Amino acid sequence: MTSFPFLPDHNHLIEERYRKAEALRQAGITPYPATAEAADTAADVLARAGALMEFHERVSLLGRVMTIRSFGKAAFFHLRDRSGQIQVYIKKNVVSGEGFRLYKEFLDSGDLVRVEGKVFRTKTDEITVEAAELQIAAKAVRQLPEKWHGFRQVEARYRQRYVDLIANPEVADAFRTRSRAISAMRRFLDEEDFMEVETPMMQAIYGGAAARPFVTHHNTLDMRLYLRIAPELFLKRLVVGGLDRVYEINRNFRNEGISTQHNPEFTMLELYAGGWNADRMMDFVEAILRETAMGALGTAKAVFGEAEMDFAAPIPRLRMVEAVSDALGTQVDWDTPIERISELAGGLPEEVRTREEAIVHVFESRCEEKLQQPTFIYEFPKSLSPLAKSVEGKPEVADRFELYIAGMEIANGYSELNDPREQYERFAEQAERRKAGDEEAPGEVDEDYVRALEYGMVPAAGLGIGIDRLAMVLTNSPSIRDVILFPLLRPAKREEHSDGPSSLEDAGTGEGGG
RNA sequence: GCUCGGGUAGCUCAGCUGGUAGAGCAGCGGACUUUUAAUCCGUUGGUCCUGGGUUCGAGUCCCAGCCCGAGUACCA
Repeated sequence: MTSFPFLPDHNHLIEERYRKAEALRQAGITPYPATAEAADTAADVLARAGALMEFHERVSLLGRVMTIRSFGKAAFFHLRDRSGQIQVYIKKNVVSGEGFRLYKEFLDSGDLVRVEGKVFRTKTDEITVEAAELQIAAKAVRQLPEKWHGFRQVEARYRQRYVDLIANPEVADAFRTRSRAISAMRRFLDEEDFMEVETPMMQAIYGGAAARPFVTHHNTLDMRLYLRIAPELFLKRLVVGGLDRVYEINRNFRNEGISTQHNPEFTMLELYAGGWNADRMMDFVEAILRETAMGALGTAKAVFGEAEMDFAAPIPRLRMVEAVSDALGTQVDWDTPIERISELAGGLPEEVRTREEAIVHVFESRCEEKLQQPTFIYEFPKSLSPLAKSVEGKPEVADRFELYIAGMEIANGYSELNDPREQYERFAEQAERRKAGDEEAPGEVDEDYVRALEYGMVPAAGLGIGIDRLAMVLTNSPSIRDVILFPLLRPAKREEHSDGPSSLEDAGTGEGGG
């Protein structure tokens, strides 16, 4: 047997519990039995308590021992399972066989146990299971964090999310809400005749957004690959192929900064609908948000900070130039000279060179954070929307919108450019910009995507919804890390790899081991 | 990247102008058959993030670094 301190943070408390696990084995009880199935859950027992008591029915539960309140020949503890928690009462002359000895000599809070017994109500009116059977399901050798302050240190909570989930019930609640939101979205999309698809995350040519990619390498093909920054160009190939109502809910990767609103890998819903335009898509956004909020929260109203967001109401729609005009106190439009905008804004940063950029700059610096209630901003400069169609009669304006909630960009959609020659020209412009030093512009024209458009793509509208940010709003979370189970962190300890990165390249080629 | 804040026992935290490192909970031993922060008695436990420096003496002051957070920058 491996001798005791075999992990760097082992201490005497853990040693003590390993001793207990060993003592259990000596007593003929395996601390890690093969199965420990239970028929009920805590929430279910609480819900059915009346009938269970009336008919003296036995229930069985599997869960974690939380806080133990111990008396000489009896004890109470709370048992936590995936559904919630319920109190268990263990009494020497009631529990059978080895049950009491198991509790008395070996049981610690944090252990996983199986309990079977009848339901009763205590003096203090709490529905409680009186254990007739108590079995160890799995011994925990690390103790739980402190019982009423919980587990607060932010770094530890992210690095050891499993402890966070045990110690801070509201954390699990947030992730349940997120999960329900995504389920509701899928349900609604399926009802609306959308088909869920999966497209490549490893791409030889990346595109569909302006972002720096992660780079990786395939050994046998000796090929550079990018982790996708967006699925857009593949999804629209499917639209060309006749699958003109498709969606994908999955990860994108952008090699950029980290903040309360940015994680390098993040989840997007992206969808395309043949026959629609951006206007029609905004209607759809209202519907899907309502359904998602209802599914996640059971109501269309979400509390976020001080504000209440109403997802049932129609969402106001404002042209970007209107928002900017309001902010500047003077009417401006896409043909307003940059000098004039600069004058009204009291100066512009050096990197802002065109009047379109100037308007977007004013929007981002003065308007965005004020858009607390859900608001659509529409009509974007064409120059910053290389995959979008122009508004009819306004060749310089893209038929595009973004949805803002709580000052965050939550969704982005547009009428899809389906003119192959114009698309080719837009790609070529981007490649030029890359040569001129724009690291976020794709360096290569995706010729196959243009070829696809040459076969003809029905007029279509596309939509991307940032699932993580939407989850923030639905769970009242101020940071994106509160809705991502394992946000990206630097490794806790810097490991020295003397033999270089190639030593890891073949990792994972073995047979999958479960 | 920059600015500010944080890192002390398993957990939550205190530690003043530098003077032997503390509490509560958890753990361990004991009492206790309806408690829920159970209670009562006793008790173990520390690379004070790391490395330098100043000092008779550093958790505390100085320098460098690591990790986390907030803000800012970046992010069609």
